[in-house]
Amino acid sequence: MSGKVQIMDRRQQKTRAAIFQAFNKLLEEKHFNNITVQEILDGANVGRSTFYSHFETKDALLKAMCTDIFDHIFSHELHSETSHDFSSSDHGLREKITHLLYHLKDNRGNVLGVLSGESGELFMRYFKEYLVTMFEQYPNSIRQDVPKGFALNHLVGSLAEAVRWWIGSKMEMPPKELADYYLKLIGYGK
Amino acid sequence: MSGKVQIMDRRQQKTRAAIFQAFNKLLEEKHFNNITVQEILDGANVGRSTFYSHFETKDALLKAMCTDIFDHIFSHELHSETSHDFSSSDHGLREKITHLLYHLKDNRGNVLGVLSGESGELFMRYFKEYLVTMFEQYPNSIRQDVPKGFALNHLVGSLAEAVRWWIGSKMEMPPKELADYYLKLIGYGK
DNA sequence: TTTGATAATGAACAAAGTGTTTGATATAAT
DNA sequence: ATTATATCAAACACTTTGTTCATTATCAAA
Repeated sequence: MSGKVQIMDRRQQKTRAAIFQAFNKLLEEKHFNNITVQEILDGANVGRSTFYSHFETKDALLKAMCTDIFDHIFSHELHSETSHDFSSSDHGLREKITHLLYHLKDNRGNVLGVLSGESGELFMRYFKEYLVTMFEQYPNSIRQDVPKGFALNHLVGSLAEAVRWWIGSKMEMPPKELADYYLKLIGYGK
Repeated sequence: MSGKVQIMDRRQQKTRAAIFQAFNKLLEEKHFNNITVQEILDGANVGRSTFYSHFETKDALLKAMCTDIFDHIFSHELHSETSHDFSSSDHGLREKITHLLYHLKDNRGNVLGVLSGESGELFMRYFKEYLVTMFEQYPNSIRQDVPKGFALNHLVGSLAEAVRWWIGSKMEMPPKELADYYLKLIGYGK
């Protein structure tokens, strides 16, 4: 899932970070389509040719940023050997989701504007890709009384929507509570 | 919800239809962002100035087309006085959703490429707006054991995702079956 | 610290796309 | 038949994109 992390020249790291930061800020204000490369250049204080030596297009920038963010957030979730709690009915899913939400909240600076902004749909696509890999760890969480693909689509889609709603309401609700509500709605009542 | 339907000059109707048709076709092939006005012009065989006398921007065109499609599809659903069946536990929701799915299938020529294409996210936004108004007719379908806004978001979001999944699989599953599965997943087991 | 490598800069550039304007032509409504 | 208006084609200024190149600044490694 995650991209190869080449050792980067300090200069490259700086410009990359500056571009991400500027882009992220712009995404909070306006829609992806209405953001020009020039605005990113100005915001990041970076030359035009520099930008294009880092990213082929604006779309590529978006993808790279999403990959960075979600790689970071999910790396903890996916590789953590958190005790799969087989004692409870959810087999540890509740714990996993709660962790994910906490981690999202901790990184809200990176995702808040991005997922709540007008371009939210674009990020949802990437977000859901990662959620699929997460749920694949929990085959038991997928109900057997409906077609498999449909069930997985429902889990992932509704969790993504729940998170989007949560972010839209400034993450007011505690992660634990949100996880409880979500699991209740998908039939994992406590 | 629906836009005012001015009496239109026959010529206007034709060009409008031609533009929609060409745009729709293009959306099946490529992403909204990568479609140029010129391509729409060529596809619709319409002059540039004519296009801009109809739509201010490409975004406006998208919005207009979505409004047209969903207005048409939902007009049956929203205004129909179909017997609210209070005998069953879902208070007629099952019936309503099934109807909606049948109607979507009947109009698959208009929605298939559009909702399944790369730009699907864009349409989901409009789709969900309509779904909200539909669910508002069924206050009882919203669970009381979670926050109201969250519950509504879940219903609408997961139904939209279910429909998208359905369309993505060429609407193979019969509407009735899909409605059953969906209701099962949101806790309205038969 | 020097040295060689490479990243960033800024300016200029062609190419593509946008949205507007114009006057002439074609088609609709009455 | 007459009036109104929608369409057309062409030209237009403008914005944005993505590339090129010579110069400068910064880095990593010896």
